[in-house]
Amino acid sequence: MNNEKITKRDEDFAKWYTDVIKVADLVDYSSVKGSMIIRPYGYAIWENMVDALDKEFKRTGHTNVQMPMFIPESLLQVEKDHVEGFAPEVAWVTHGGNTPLEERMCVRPTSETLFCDHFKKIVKSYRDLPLLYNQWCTIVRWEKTTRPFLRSREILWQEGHTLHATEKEAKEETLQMLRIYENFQRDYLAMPVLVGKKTDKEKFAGAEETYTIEAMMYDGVALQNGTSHYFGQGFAKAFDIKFLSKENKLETPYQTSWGCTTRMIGGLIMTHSDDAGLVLPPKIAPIKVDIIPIRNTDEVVSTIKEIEEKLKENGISYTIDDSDKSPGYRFAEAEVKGYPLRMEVGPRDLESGEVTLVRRDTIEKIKVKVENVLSTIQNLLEEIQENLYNRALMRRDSMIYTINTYDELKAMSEKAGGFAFVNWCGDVSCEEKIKDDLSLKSRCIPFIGAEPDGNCICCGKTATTKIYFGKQY
RNA sequence: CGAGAAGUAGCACAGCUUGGUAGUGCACUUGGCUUGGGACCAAGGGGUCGCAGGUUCGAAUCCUGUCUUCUCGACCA
Repeated sequence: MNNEKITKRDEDFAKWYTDVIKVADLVDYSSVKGSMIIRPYGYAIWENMVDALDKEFKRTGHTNVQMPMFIPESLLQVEKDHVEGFAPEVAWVTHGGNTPLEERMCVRPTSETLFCDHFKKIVKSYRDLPLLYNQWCTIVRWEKTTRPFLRSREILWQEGHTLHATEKEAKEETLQMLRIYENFQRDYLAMPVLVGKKTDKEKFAGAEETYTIEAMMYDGVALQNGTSHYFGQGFAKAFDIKFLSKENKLETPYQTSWGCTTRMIGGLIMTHSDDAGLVLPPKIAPIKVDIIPIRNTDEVVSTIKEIEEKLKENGISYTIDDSDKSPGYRFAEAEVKGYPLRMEVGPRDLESGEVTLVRRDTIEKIKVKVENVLSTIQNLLEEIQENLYNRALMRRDSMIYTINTYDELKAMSEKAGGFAFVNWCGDVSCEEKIKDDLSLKSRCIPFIGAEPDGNCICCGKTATTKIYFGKQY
């Protein structure tokens, strides 16, 4: 099925993407560059993401807090690498009303410095650790090029910040949170991701180690869809955070931070959606079933009422489109919105006691007896979820290339895109050369299967690891 | 931030070259009629032509600046 309002995905991917989010009413542009309005339907998707993740954060012992939005310049400057990394893209507040401020303040681009400043005051004893905080908030980064969800100046996200007594515990926390992201994206968003470690060049400003989950979009461009950082004692030392151990010794704690953003919505769209509009995995879709009455006969109305009750009892979200639009119009609208299932209830099917269910992922029509509607819906929702993941996994895997020569890498960079899996010597100069020559950035060193089996793709010296390269959003 | 393109009703666009009453289609409202893949008829509502200056008796139209969006680079989640 096609939609006349949406540019074909294979014709112009970028235009298709913005068409889909606009036609599906996910966002509207505001008058400020890179600052988008997330409309109710788009926000409902985000709320489902928040619900699922927040439960996981709480299950693993984290509590939510809310930090201030402003960071005094002197505070941002405490950790050297951190300020160097973020200073070029922060927004500054210089006036209060008409009065110039004595010290300018930036709008938080991330809140490590605020958390550290606070931790310094509240942490005194090993009994205060671990300190497991998270906050849901918006941050500001003054990006030059912006795109809805993928790169905005105001970013809606979650940032976890934790302090631990030992290195081991902090490292476990870093990986635990990365796993939570990975599982969430696989199980809820039906998105396969590569999991691994960032190179020194690509790691977070001020981090000792950065871990990432990397998704592959339909067009072969990678999307970093969540990160988890191990800070060691760098920030804690810079901010002078100390605690007394059991042995009554003054020690410096170990720290982590981790975050993911509304960018995941962009990833969701570019992974599953098609020429007819949005496609949402059932587990994240705000509305699972769109019920469309074909003519409002008594029988149609009463059948819908009956089905409604069952859906309500079983907590399956639904909507009824009984607008005066023609059926064809409403079918197309259901596809634009990406409702996983559409149910057509009309006199013709009811003659044989049936209704028609239509899967959004395959547009397959399924006739089902009214008494079996609930169980069929439940089964189909699971099937759709699984099918979307498998489809995405197959496409992603078809875009992973094991590459052994620089010429091949060059050829790859010039066409389709995808992940290039190559041997690397570990030297930043090779990483930079590949970026400068081929516009490919290192994505991650996977946890599994990174043992080198050849020489560095770039310099030809002995490789120390295998690594993924790719174009990125 | 560099190069390019574009901004006229919610959306898609015409009008601009050659300055002189703000247009079309879809969407929206009301009524009617219809309903299994984007129906039809009728009557309505909606625009300081992105914004700010300038030229002119008069600017959507010409000039300058600026903002926003899109594309391609550089920078970054």
